[in-house]
Amino acid sequence: MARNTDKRREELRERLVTIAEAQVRASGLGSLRARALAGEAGCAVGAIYNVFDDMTGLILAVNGRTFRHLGAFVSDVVDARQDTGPTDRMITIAFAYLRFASDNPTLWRALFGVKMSADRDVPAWYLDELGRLFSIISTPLSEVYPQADASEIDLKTRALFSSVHGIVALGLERRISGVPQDRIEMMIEYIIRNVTSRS
Amino acid sequence: MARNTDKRREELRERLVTIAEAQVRASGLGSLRARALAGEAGCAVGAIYNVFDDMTGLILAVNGRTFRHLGAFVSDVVDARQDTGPTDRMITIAFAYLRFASDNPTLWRALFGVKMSADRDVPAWYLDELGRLFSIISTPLSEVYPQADASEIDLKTRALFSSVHGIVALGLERRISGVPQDRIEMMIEYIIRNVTSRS
DNA sequence: CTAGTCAAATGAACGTCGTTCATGGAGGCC
DNA sequence: GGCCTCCATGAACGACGTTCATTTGACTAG
Repeated sequence: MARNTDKRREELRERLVTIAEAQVRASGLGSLRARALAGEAGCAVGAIYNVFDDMTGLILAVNGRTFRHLGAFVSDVVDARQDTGPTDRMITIAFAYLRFASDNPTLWRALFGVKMSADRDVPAWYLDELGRLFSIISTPLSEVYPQADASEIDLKTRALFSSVHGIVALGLERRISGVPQDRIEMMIEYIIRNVTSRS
Repeated sequence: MARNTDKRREELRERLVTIAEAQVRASGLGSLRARALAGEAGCAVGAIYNVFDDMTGLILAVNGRTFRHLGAFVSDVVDARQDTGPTDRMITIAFAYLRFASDNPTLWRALFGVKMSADRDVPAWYLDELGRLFSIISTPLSEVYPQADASEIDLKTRALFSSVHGIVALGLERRISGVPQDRIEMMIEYIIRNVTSRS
């Protein structure tokens, strides 16, 4: 019995994540509805709660996919430019981050827009994926600062990632600032080139 | 008749904003409830809609206050250090921004966490307040780049504001990165000092 | 002072949401 | 084949923002 049941649960889980991902991509995090989801998946609303703790758990699963796609995309882009210097490679990474956010705005925003009840805490793989992103940045950064220890590299990595993230986040938020994409790229390059060209 | 009515509306409006502000401060944007608000204000739920278009309008009013408080706080702090150089003044501004966000995390987060239906657009005073913040930064920045034109200053201002905003936002988000406050300050100083010490 | 008028205040009702739980039925075990 | 267990089910629940028919009360005209 266990075998058949587990398989069905796993299939339903994947189907729900796929449908939810499409919904978030199309209309944003706020448009997810348990009933619509169950309807599209061909199951009862209650079935969702046999597979996920709650809607937040489902969103976290969607974000897990997005994190992997983002990491793979950025890695691929920078791997194709391993011959360039560390500063140019960091700019490449940041542009790829901007590109992903710009191409998948709703999915990308969902990464940082999950509301979690206080008791629930972030799954370990969430921080793992963020660490993987950090490590993509810290590699060229270590070349810029060959004598820096791990703690210093970690601080500079977080600082640069957060800076680029802020530029992308506010730049894409048309409501607040609304800046053309090429000007966002100019801002990113301005920060990274000036920061990493100095010791 | 009009006089008395308008006065009561204005009083109710202010009372509602004050109560909502306290509620957001205490428990965050997501804890605002129309019924609880009406209960505390001593009015009917429907009365809220005689004064505001909807809950989003009320939140925007709260954010308006927060924007003014933030602007006044940052201005006061930097005004007390007008004797220092432009780079040090920019670090002072950024530290003040961090301090405000850290002291009023829920109100500060509400500034960027409002959900608005697509048709509604940002009130003009919202962008005005943001422009006021920008101008606080662009003043010392113009001293760093005396030969830069307005468009270039605008781009660098947005880039630096967004960078600091990103560092503060991700640094305070204990869920995602969670960094001690002094390390956040180190990140800010790292970015600003390196960016503005170069041409 | 009284009657009339009309906008503003009211709160029950509505539609929708995430979540739960008693129930019915499908599927493994003897 | 009969029993029993366990899971899918979807109606029900409580809470939410918002609406609207009704009541209220302030102001004016006579």
